[in-house]
This record gives sequence, C-alpha cells and structure tokens, in this order.
Amino acid sequence: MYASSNTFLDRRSPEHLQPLKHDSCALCTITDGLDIAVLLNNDDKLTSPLGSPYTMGSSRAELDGADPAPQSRDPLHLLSAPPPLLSPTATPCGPKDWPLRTARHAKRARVENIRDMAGSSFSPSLEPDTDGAPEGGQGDKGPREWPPDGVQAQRAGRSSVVGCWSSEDPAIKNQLQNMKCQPLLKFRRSGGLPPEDWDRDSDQPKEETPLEETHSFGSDSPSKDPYDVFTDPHCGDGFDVPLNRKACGGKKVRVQTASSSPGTPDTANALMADILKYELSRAVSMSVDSIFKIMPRLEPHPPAAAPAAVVVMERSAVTGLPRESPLSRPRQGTPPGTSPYGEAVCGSTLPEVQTEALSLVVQRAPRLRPYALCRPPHQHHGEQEFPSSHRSEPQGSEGNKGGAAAPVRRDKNPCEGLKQEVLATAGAPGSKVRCKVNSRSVRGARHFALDPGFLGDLCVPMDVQTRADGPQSMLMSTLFSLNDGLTTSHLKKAKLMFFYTRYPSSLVLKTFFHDVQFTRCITSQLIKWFSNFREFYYIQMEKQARQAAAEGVAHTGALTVGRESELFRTLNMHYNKASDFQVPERFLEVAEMTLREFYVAVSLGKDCDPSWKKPIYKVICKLDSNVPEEFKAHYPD
DNA sequence: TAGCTACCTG
DNA sequence: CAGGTAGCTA
Repeated sequence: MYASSNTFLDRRSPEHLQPLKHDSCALCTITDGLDIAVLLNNDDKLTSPLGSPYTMGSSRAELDGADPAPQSRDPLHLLSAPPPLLSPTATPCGPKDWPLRTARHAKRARVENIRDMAGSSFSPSLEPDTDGAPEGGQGDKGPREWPPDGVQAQRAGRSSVVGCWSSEDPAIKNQLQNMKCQPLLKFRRSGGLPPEDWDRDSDQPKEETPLEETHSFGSDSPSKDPYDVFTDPHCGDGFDVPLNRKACGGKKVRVQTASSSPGTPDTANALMADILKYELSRAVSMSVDSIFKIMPRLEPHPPAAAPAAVVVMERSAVTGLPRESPLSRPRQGTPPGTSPYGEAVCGSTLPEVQTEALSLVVQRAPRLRPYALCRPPHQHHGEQEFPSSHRSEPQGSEGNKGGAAAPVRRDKNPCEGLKQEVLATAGAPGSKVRCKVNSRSVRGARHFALDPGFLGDLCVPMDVQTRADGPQSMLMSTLFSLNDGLTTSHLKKAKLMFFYTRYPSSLVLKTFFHDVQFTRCITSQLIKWFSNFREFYYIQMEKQARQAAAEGVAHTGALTVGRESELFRTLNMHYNKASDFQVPERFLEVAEMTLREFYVAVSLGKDCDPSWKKPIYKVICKLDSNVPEEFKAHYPD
C-alpha cells in the first residue's frame, strides 16, 4: 500500500499538513536522521521527509506523538539553495595580442596549401583563381563556380574514368549511392553554400539559379561542376539520386554509369574518394577564406597588456585547469596547454564568430577563469574549472530559439557557414546520419578517406595526426563537433550538468548546449542521456538503500553521502570519471536525500508496488539546482 | 498528438 | 549508451 503523493495529499488532514508546513517542505525530516520508527507513525500515513507520501496500512505508530524529528537542515534552504556560488570574477584576459596578422598569413599559406593539395589531386592548373575564391574577389557573385571542366577531366582521367562510368554492374551503382554522393551533391546544392554565397544583409542564401535536374558532362559541357560527372543526362546509363527534399525540393540528379571506361568498383571508389577529399579540402579552404574576410573586424584590438598568450599558457584550453597544476589534464594526446584545435586569442571583445569557427583552424580562445572561488580550499589540484562566464554570448543565442525542429540556422556568424559546409560535406542534413552524429556516428564516418596532407593543412598537430586511434577519427570528431551533432565532449558536459540538474528541461538543454544545432533528434538524444544518467543514479541509490536496510541501518541519520562514501565514488566515477570536476556540495545533499528516500521506501516494503519509485522521483525532480552559467560555454571542450 | 519519462533490453 | 516501448500529461 504505497499511495501516490496525490492520494496522500488528498487524504491528508490539516493536522497532517501542519507539520509539513512547519518543516517548510518536509524535506528535512529524513535528512535529519529521523528514525525509521518515527516514520511509521502518524495515522497510517508516512510523511516522507522529502515530502513524498507513504501511506501506511499496517505500520501504525507505536510512537504516536513523537516529534517528527527536529530539523537541522532547513528544507527551504535545500530547495532554494542557490548553486555553488560562482563569482564572476573577471579573468585578466585582456585584448588579444596574438600576432594575428602573422597568423593570418600563416593561415593563408595553409589555405594555399589546401588549395594546392586539392588542385594537385585533380589539376592545379585547372583551378584558376577566378573560380570564385574569396581572394579573387568573386566570392560574392552568386553561387560559386566549381572546378572547371578540366578538373573533372583530369580527375576522371586520374581515376581512369572519363566522362561517365561505364558499368552496368548494379554493385557499382549501389556503391556509388553508398558513397555519400547524395551529401556531396547536397553540399553543392543546399546548405553547403559557402559563406560568401549568403546574402549578408538578409542572412539568407542568395538567390540561386534554379537547380538543374541534370548537368551535362563532357568536352562540350559548359558545366564546371565536378559533380556533373554524376549528372550528365547524355550518359546513357545512370540512376537517379534523390536530393534532400528540404534543401533541393526533392529534385533528383542522375548518377551516370555509362560506357566509356572499365568502371570497376575500385575506380569508382577512387573517384569518389577523390571527390570527398577534394570537397573536404575545399570546404575548409573556403571557410578559412571566409573567416579571414571578416578578420579585419577583429583587428581593432591592438596588442595590449595581459597578453592572451600568457593567459593561454596559464590555463589549459581544454580543461581550464591552471597550467601550474601538476594534474592538469589536457585532452588526450594533447600536450598540456594545447588544444587539438590550437589555442585562440583571448578577449572578451572578440566577436563570437571566433569562438567556434576558428577552433577548427585557428587556436581557440579558452577565456577561462578559475572555479576557485567556489572551490573548497582543500580541493585537489587538477579538478575541473569552469570556463569563463564572460564568454561573449551571441546576442539572443541562448539556445536555438527557433525551436527544436528549426531548420538549418542562418546565422551571420561565419562559423555557421563553416558548420554548414562541414555538415554538408560530412553528412546529409536532415538525414538520420545527422541525427545520430555522436561518437558512434563519428566512428562510422571513418570511411571518409582523409589525405594525411589534409590534416596537416588543417593545422592538426602532429601528435593528433599520429594518434593511435587515428587522425581521421580525431578530425571527424572535430568536424562533427562543429556542426549540430553531439560529441563526447557534449556527453561529458551533460554528465557534469547532471550534478546540478537531474531533470533538465528542453529549454535548459538548448540553453546550455547552444553550440549544438537542435533538432528533434538531438533534443531526444540529450534527453535520453539524462534519462540514462538518472537510471544509473537511481539504481545506485536503490542498491545502496537496500544494502543499508539489509545491514540493519536503524535510521536515516546513519545514511550519509560524503565524498569518501562508496556511493559517491560510484556516482563520481560514472559522471565524472576523470574526477577533474569539483562536484557541488548540493549534489551530495540531493544524493543523500535520494538515498534516504529509497531507504525509507525499501524499509517500509514499498517496493512491492510496481510504481513505488514514482513518489521518489517526484521528490527528487524538485531538487534540481540551476546549472551555472559557466556551462553555457562550450565546456568542457 | 507531442513531449517526456521510466523500464527493459542489447 | 541507444533503441524500443508503454504510460502519463497537457
């Protein structure tokens, strides 16, 4: 007989309510070591210390009149206690003095390298500067023209494929389809528009010439699109590849499989690999270009005191740990103080455009400040610190206000352009693949053949390039981390957020994962994560409570959750495996209350009821704290 | 019906 | 951790 809280409340008389009122919310009864016997009295109803109702059928009180336990912990305090104070102490992070100009030149050189690489894969001489590259000043003249005919021919020749593939083999067709030709096509035709193809005024894609159903390919073809190899209507054979309905209106393009070359699967694969490499290179190249086009906006910040580099040197860009900490824990495979993405300038005046886009090719601004103000003095070195809360948030960017199912964001932020390009290059927007952009997807995306030179041109550090688990995975993780997918970093962040909130709302998730392009899928995945977290949390609580009950623990006061307790260790190992995050004290309190709730329920035999946990859930869900603003940063990345 | 949740399973 | 499913609620 374990009534729901509603039932309890409905049946509760004012006399029953009064003690609760006195206790403010009845949270304290249990937390203060109320003997379990006390809980068994009170007229068939067990007033859960945490407000959860336990209606007793058989355990009438031998202890009638017993004081429902004094409280030493103000329940209101428990409920309303603010999260650990995070004083927004400004990090002495002055305007960047990073040698931007030099860096720009370096980046440009890299861009040229990328271009050269791309060109050399096909035909360097056949990719004139007039192809719409920003340097050519033609980047704003509408949709970019893609490699000219010669490029295709060169590539085709290199792959022993001229014009159209010649194969009737359905296996080849299938392979072609499986090789992401659709996303590639979409890259050209949909969200993959390079930033310069966006109307800066309207924030919308520029008027694009209507998509052609097919493009011809051949010596007489005016097309300069390498993808036209797929779309030549003059090729006898082929198959239609439907384009993304949203982006392309459901148009189809025709993938050719016609006649003039042997067209083995290998050649097809090679060609597709070339295309992939080329497009990845090109996408990054264009993104770098687009970023540098806006770089002058960053330059008004002259070198000043508090060099950013000093700040960077003092703090890990990854964890925000003080550099002097012997336990600083930079990202795996990354030298201390070095991010796989490099380190960026630091300055609150930097526009937000730099906070994400440059992470791929430029060093990223950690702009961190210590969490020390809310950290106990005894805190171990190496424990996680929060990123700076004064990270300049994009205006109105608290989450994607457009809604969970909002389409591709059209931000002025050039990094969005990069995101879109990367997204369009690496996955199909709106597809299931995009929905599942997580560690699994990243692993699954390794079929992308990445040229080692590409990694070098991306400024991926050598140690990263040579990581044991492969540079591709690293890069793909990086790429995906820039788009709307969830990465392991997000997972880690979610786990740490769990220390504050067990039941985050969608709004909270969107607010604190603002670097994620929210879709219904992404939202569901995040919610699922927290659901899994809760599952583990409650399992541990129940386990511990049963153990305590079995061991004959007499009263809840004997049940505490300290940092040295086994329960906490287990939880900490799960949500904070590296133990580099200072778990807020509040979490310990909530855990303790949860444990006691379970203990009481188990002790009273409530677990006979299939839904005996629901009242506990109902209580615990009210104990969420606000997540510190610091988590809004792309933490812990 | 959509959104959220817990539960179970792999 | 994710997929599937069922239950609940607005």
